Amino acid sequence: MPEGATVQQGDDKGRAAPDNGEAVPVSVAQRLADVLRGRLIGGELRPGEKLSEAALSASLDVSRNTLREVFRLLTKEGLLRHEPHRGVFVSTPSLGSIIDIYRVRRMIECRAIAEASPAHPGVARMRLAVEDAVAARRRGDWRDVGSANMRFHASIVDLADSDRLNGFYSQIAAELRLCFGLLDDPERLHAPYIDLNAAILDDLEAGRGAQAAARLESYLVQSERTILAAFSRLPRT
Amino acid sequence: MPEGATVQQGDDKGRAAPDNGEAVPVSVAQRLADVLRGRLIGGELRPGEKLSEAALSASLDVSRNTLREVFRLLTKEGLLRHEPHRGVFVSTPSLGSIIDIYRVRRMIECRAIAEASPAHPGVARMRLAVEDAVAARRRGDWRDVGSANMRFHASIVDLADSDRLNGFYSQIAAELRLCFGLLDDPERLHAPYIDLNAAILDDLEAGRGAQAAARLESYLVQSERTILAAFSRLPRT
DNA sequence: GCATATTTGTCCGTATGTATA
DNA sequence: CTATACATACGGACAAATATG
Repeated sequence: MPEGATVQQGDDKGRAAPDNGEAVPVSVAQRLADVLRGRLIGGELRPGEKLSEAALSASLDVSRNTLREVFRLLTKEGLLRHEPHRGVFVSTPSLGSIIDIYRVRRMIECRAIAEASPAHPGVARMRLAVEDAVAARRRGDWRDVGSANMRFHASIVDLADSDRLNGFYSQIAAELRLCFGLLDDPERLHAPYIDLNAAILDDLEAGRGAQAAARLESYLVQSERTILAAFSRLPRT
Repeated sequence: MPEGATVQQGDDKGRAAPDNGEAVPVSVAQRLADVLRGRLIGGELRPGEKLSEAALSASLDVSRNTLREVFRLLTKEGLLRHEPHRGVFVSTPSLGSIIDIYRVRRMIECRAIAEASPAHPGVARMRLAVEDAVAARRRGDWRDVGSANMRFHASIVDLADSDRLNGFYSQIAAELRLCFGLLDDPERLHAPYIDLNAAILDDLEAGRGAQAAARLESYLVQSERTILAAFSRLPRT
């Protein structure tokens, strides 16, 4: 969630209805942005694909104006690319963007974990993510393994207690998932790292922040290498 | 490696563009966003102020639809705050946001300078910024001192060679200038840091990256304290 | 190289729901 | 509680730029 705690009540006309506990998306544009973001990181929309205003606005049953607002949001997040007078396209990740993303990850995650307190609530979320990953691996659900892995690293960033950093990282993570979408069998790629994640977490919980950071740095270097290798094996675009 | 976060270029069709040295603003929305951003960080629009769609679209001579697109962009950058069905307002910086911003600055800038090579072209830009600041101080132009100081730190981030990090930092910097706008005589606040900047640069050029990072960290802690003190002295909002 | 069709960029008018006086 | 003002979202319209034959 890039935005902070924007809790909004539903747009139900029956205002007497108390909190139903479910947050209704505030605006059509916001809701649509979530939908499209899901399709993008889910690989449903392929990189380079053109998104026609007319076609999409018709299929999503919204006006062109509203859709254009959604495009602006996702373009700012790096998921779409806007070419003036030509249209919007799904961003095409490059080797350079992967390198850039991992550079940012090393910088942010390593420093966050190095300075974190073992008592930080984010550590509990890391533990949960590791357990989820292990369980998913046991039943062979590689998609859930990947999802838990993403949660693990988002929790690392959360250790820094910075809303802005969290928002920036979620954006980076979305771009990274766009890269994964280009690879075949991408989830299996970070399955081997579950145990390394557990070791990192053990270090952190034991107060060995420096060692956790060192392990994480090596994790990221190794992971980047794997992704780059898989990426460069792709057919030419 | 010049990898891109959507840099528009390459349309060398020799169009009849008035060469003002800069790329022609591609869209009205883009141009308007730049204008409004300038007014925001220049203090022309005060925090908390409401920006009426109707009034602004009339005064800027654009339609409400176009203006709404601009609002979305600036809201994503943290300069505007959007309250559903109430309108958009200039963001009101809080003590928490200042703390958050400086936390991010320490994390990013310190790591960037610690790992930088003295031969990086960004170092030359840092040198230029220091010289500009010194010259501005000599003639008592505190606004230019502040501007040069911002360039100095943006150049530090540039040492990391990450487009995404640069974009994120420029956003953070814009928010910080919004905070400065609340203070009286804000430029004078970071005038004392010119010499410290020079010392940081000397360390970096001499290959003492670790010491440069340590100095920078102390700079940022000190600067944050000054800003927070000035901020807490402000009249109630 | 030129004419045409398609798509984007921008604007206007309007209906509806929400917040506030 | 009613009334007013305003944000939200829609659909239509035209100009400009691009792509196509």
